[in-house]
Amino acid sequence: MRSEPGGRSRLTKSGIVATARAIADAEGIDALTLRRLAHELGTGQSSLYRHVADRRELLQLLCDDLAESFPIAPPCSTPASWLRTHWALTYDFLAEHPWAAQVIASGEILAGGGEDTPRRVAEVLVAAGLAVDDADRAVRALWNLVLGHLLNAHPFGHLDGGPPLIDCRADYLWALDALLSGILRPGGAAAAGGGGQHG
Amino acid sequence: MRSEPGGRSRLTKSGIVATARAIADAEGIDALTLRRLAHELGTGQSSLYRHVADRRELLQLLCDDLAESFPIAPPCSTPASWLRTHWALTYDFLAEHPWAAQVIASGEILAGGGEDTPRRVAEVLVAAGLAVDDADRAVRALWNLVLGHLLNAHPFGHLDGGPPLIDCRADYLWALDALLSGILRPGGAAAAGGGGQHG
DNA sequence: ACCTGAACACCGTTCAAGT
DNA sequence: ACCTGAACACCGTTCAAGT
Repeated sequence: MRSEPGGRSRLTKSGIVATARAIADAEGIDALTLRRLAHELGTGQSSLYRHVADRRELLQLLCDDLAESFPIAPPCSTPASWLRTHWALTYDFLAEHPWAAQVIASGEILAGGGEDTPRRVAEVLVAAGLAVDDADRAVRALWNLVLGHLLNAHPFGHLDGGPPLIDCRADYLWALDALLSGILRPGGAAAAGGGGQHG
Repeated sequence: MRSEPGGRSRLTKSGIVATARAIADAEGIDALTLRRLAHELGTGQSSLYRHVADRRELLQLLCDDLAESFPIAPPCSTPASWLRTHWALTYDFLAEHPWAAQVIASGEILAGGGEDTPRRVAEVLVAAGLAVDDADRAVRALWNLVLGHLLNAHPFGHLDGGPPLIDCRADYLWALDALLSGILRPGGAAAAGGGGQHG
């Protein structure tokens, strides 16, 4: 892990990102300091700036790296069941890397889970009968629902006191079913508005 | 703003929170440092610790303070239209205080928009025919959808390049309609699952 | 060309000392 | 009892200097 056979320098971008990801996965995003990262790589903290512009770029690289290993559900009998399985997989995957949602939420990084995955989801939605614009909107809605559930894992909850914490995953799956039901509903989501004057 | 008439000391908890909120509203959560806050209050930074345990508690107080002024929609003809109007109001309110969603997402604070507002929403959902458990789940789903849309305001977007940024509010309203449609659907959201084996 | 230690301007937090 | 300045242990980032 200390030297790449092909490269001429010990320190490489991919090596930095791999070590950074290991720290973030194991101890959270706050533990990922440039000093800590440099120490883990056996180098000085200022050496990192030869390969990465600043901390923001490091986080961006970290998110891009994670996006490449995003899960994608295998083919399924119906669009509805594929979508449910796929977004359950997405939740489970992101739940194992809690720093990702936090980094996205910090606002300085642009998100989206790579390129291929959201496109594939949009294709399934179009195949299910949605207009292309609505399919894109639905992808963003599903993505934001996951993010919200991951980030707000203990809403209305008791951090110290109450023992019966909410089952976050079951909560998310319930919401996912509701959202998918609304998205795939005949006539589309736009037909469901209560006629509120907010627009 | 510097001295409370009734109190004997210049520095009060509510004064600290008010000034902190002003800074966060105007310049974002990162600008809200204890040094800056103390300077704004005309005092030393260590004096704040007499009234607030640490930065975490300050953020908690800030969220509690905001929760008290959460909007609540006026009575409406149908539950569906009330829910849509109410959650559009909630989005607009939180969009004016972007630090709130970020603080919640940071994970150290427990959220939920006070006590009264979520209870009122749950009541409307029960009146619309949901079981009490499902009503609570629906409140959390709606809340997390707002959070996700606020935090991930530029998904799949171009931070520097592309000019045609997504209309985040319209995006949210589309997702809100879809989710409400799924929640209020006859039979409930649980009936909509695609039969996926993920449980 | 690549790396390094020391330094700079910040943080949150603590503490002995003031009134 | 309440407040204060100085200090501590951290950050991200820069820069002159090494090889």
